[in-house]
Amino acid sequence: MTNKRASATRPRIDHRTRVGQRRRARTRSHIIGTALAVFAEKGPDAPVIDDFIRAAGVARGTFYNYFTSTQELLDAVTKTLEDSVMSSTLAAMAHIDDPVLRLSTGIRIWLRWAQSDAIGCGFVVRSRFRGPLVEKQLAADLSGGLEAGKFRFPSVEIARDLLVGTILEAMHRMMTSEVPDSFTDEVAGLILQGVGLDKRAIDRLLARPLPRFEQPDWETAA
Amino acid sequence: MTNKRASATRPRIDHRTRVGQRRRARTRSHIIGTALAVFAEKGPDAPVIDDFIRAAGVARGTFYNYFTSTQELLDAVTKTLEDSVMSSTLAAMAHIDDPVLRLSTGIRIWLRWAQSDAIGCGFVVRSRFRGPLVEKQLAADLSGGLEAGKFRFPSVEIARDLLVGTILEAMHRMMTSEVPDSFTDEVAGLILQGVGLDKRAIDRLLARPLPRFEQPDWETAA
Amino acid sequence: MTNKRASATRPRIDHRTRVGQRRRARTRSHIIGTALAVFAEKGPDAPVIDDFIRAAGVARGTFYNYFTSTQELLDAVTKTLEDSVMSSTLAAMAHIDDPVLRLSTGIRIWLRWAQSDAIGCGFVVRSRFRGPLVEKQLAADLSGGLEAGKFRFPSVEIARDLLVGTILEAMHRMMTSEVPDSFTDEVAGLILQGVGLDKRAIDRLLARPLPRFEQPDWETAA
Amino acid sequence: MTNKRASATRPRIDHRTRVGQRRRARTRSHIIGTALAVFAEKGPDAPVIDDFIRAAGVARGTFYNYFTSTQELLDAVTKTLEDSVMSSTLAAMAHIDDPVLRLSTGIRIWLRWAQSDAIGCGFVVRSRFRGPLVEKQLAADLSGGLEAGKFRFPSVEIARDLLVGTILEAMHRMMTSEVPDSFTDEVAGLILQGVGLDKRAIDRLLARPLPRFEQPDWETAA
DNA sequence: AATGAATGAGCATTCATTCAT
DNA sequence: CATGAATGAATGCTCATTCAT
Repeated sequence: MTNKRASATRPRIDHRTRVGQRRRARTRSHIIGTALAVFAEKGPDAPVIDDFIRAAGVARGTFYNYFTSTQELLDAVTKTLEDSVMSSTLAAMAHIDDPVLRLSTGIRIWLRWAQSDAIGCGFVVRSRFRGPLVEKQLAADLSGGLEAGKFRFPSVEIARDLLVGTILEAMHRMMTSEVPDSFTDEVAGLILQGVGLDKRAIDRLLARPLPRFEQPDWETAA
Repeated sequence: MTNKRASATRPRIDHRTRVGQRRRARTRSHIIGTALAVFAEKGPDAPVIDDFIRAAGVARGTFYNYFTSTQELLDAVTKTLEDSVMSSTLAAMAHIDDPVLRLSTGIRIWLRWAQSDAIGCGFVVRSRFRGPLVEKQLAADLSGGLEAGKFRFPSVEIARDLLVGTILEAMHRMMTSEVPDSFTDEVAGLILQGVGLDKRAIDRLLARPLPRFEQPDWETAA
Repeated sequence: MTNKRASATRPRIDHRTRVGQRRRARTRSHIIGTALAVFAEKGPDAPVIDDFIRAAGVARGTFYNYFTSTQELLDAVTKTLEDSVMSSTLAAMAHIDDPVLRLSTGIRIWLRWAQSDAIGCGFVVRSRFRGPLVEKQLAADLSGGLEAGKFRFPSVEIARDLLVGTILEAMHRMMTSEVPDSFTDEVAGLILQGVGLDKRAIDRLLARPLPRFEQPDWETAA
Repeated sequence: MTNKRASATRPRIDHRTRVGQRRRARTRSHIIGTALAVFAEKGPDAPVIDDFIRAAGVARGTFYNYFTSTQELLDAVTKTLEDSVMSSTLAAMAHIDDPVLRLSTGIRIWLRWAQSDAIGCGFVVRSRFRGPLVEKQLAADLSGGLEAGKFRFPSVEIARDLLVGTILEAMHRMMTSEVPDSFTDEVAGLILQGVGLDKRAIDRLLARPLPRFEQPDWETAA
């Protein structure tokens, strides 16, 4: 009873305190979310523990309650990002079966996402992010289109190198200079030309509307 | 006899100065040459001063007689590599005027060089090397081919992203896994398809013999 | 013969070279002279070998041909300065017998010298210079004046502390801020009051003209 | 009762441990306190980080948790010393209004303090300590006495130079040689003579008993 | 859980000194 | 003698990690 009264009289706890408590409850997610921006800005090697704890607003020791090294944090961030973006992308493409359309749509979604999410884009470019889920999807759709006779390339690996390499360079360009709105679809079109589509097929693909894609909020998404 | 007299009276620049300068130049080149392998192995950020002085076999202080930071060394290595590879490449292509053939030849030489020089290849991949000389050549040949109606792409920048991105991914692949001898020309072919050449043109280009390319010796080339 | 011819063909050696050779002939003096300015600027501890060889325009090794440590150089500079200033001062006072007038004259000469020689003044202030010759003169004149009943102080040591301490602080002030021309004699007057002279005696002493004092050229004086 | 028992059983942490922990909580003060002795022994330039951490018994990193350079530490020590000595001195003179008596008392207290605190004295002498608080007090009392017609000197600055310079030389003497007990008052007397007091006034001032002065403990005072 | 002071190994940098020319 | 490249011990500084509260 006494305790109850005490807690009844205690609403001295102000708003920030409550927010803080809620945040603490998801400390791990919070560290990952804020770490993404740190990696995006400085690359995968440069940042030090101090950068992460300052970004997250936690104490040094807290960091070690969740991660034993920055590499482990990098892995967690990478996994979070891939899970998040890929699940959104796959959801958006769930009903598409044609591998050519899947590939075209995937490339376009990815590039639009990169254009709209500077932090995520920075992370991918600077960390040389290569997610197994993404790679698997790519290989499947490239194989599918090749077997269907739509593509022309000597091997899936080389086609993948062209696709991934071009996208990474394009993302790098988007990070460092202003590009027109048409940029992302122009890049997608050139990649499709690279894997062997002709002009007419490319135009038709790029004319298709893009499914809606949900932007993740990195501060809380982890 | 005449020579003897001349050498007796001439030492305006005295002997010590000349010897000193020669030795100095050799040490600097030596550090740069051995540093290339270090950067190739560990990337541009990871290596510490100790790695470089151990590789070069010089004392700590000697390093600082020539470079004030690892960044300065990285810049020197980058410049040396670009100067060296580009001057060899340009020499090999001196007599070629057709921009399409120049581009095709340049891509193929570069990839063959990467295949045969693991150290240089590692450095380029890990350091995100982008030399202004290379970029300038690329832009010129891409523009030339576009204006000649041979290529099809929306802008030189995007074509350059496809070309450079694909090459970097391919180099990365060559570093990490075994590839068949045909790999380099297959990559070159896909890039040419990407910038809009048709199959016949590509086959004709790849059938051309490559000019001889002189391999630089990094230990002394700087 | 050969020698003759050689020297006959040699007038290619230009003016700077000849000056250089002459300078080299007195390298030790030259190092000491230029080191004075270095010590004056940075104090006795801060400067490094590099500061001295850069100031003197000689090679590292040359320094070690003459001095084995910066302490040795500091000692040499100190001795040079004391020899130079004291011999000038003593020469200027050679014909004065009265210890009170000697002291008054010595103080005034010293302060005027400090005012006109920023480098020497800086050295004395920053190096805590205490030359045995100076100290001996001081003690003699203070004793003499005390025994003659002209001064009033409890011990020669304390009087010396007042005199030296005041002069050093005054020199420090001259180095860091602008002072009127009357400053040096006002300081001298206050010191004389401190050792027990009355106003009339002080006024009479300060009215005396100062003997001429020869300014040393530190670049060559050593 | 339960509480009482709990607290009774808890001091498994023994006394020395608790004392150590309390000391850690005041690490900064501890470093400053022990640094004073280091500066006193070696002067302001010579000591290296190692000297300070050895003196304080802390790790290298701990030093940098509090100070980013030895200069910053020197500043902190200087401020601590001035605050401490000046606040003690001012407290001891709080009830004195006459500027002449204030000056006389301040000089005598300072010299006695220097005589009894070898570490503090060494620091002041070697660091060329000049605290703004001290300077302000001095200027005020010198002005006051001059305006009251008790002193005779051409400017407050010159009188200050005589006073401070003499005290520093006297402190230097006390550090390097044995002096009689009468030394400090003899120095004070000569300074008072220097600023223009006559023998009778000086004798009267020096006959006054000195207020009690509390000696700071440098290991904890910061 | 969360905290952050303390730690010390690791890496960066300086500078007195040597020595071949 | 003069030179200045080379040396490496001394020193400065950072930052991942621990641990008592």
